[in-house]
Amino acid sequence: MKISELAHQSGITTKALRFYEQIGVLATPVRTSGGYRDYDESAIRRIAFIKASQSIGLSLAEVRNLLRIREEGVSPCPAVIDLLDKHLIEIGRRIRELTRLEGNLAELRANASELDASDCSPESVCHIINPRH
Amino acid sequence: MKISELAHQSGITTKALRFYEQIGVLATPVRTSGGYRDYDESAIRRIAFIKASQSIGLSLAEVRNLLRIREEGVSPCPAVIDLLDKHLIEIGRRIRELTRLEGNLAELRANASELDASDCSPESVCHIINPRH
DNA sequence: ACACACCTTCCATTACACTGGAAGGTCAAG
DNA sequence: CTTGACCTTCCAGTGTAATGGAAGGTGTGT
Repeated sequence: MKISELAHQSGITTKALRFYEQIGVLATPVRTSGGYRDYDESAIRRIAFIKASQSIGLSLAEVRNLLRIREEGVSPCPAVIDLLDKHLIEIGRRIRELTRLEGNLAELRANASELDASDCSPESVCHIINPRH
Repeated sequence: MKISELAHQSGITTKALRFYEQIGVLATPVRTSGGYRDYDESAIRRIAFIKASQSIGLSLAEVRNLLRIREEGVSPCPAVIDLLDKHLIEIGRRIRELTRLEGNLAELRANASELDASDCSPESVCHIINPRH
């Protein structure tokens, strides 16, 4: 299977496939006599894993680490559980941060409706954002 | 006021101050005879605005746009209200996305506790992330 | 022989907000 | 006169996940 066929089957561009190979999340395939990449079915399964990993928020660097563990003949499951736990904590943190930000923005927005743009002094640039001047 | 004093008073590194000047969110100050930047009080107020803008999630590019409007002698308030509304929509979208992701991760994490790492086949890389293989 | 689709490598670029470091100038104290 | 602290400019790099394009090779059909 040449690269454009793999691209077609997996929904990943040929550019991205070469990039995945370059950063080490997709194995270097055998080459035809002309130097073309020649993929087999395992590439499709690998891409399924990459996509599944990305869909749960893993970076390609994290994917590469998991693949390294698997290559050592060990199950990456404990590492995956570790990643899941870390990501859950991080996502919780980000949701709380965004929620706080949302509250701040909503408050500024509510205030803004009651402020008069003609009262806004140049030295504060804008009194909605930068109130005390 | 030389750059390191402004840095000290504002809590922004000298590197960042020069960078702010370069991208046009901090005015080019006058120079001493030796070529040193010589800031006045307005720089401190400007940095307060930059910090306030960043704290509500505005990018420096957005800050620069607001400053441009202000420089034209117009109040940037309508543009700010527009930005607030856009950011509120975007933040809501991101919170929903993260919440969905959090649910997916939590589900995988719960399943993971019931899976046996020794059942994990190499071709799926990891059955927690990539179940059907 | 030539067109055309496809492939190869390599380098640059995107957005974001800086940071690091090199090479050299300025200024006050000792 | 030199040391040391500070300043200057300019270039490069960080992390993320690719994308765009140039220059050139391969393979198939006519």
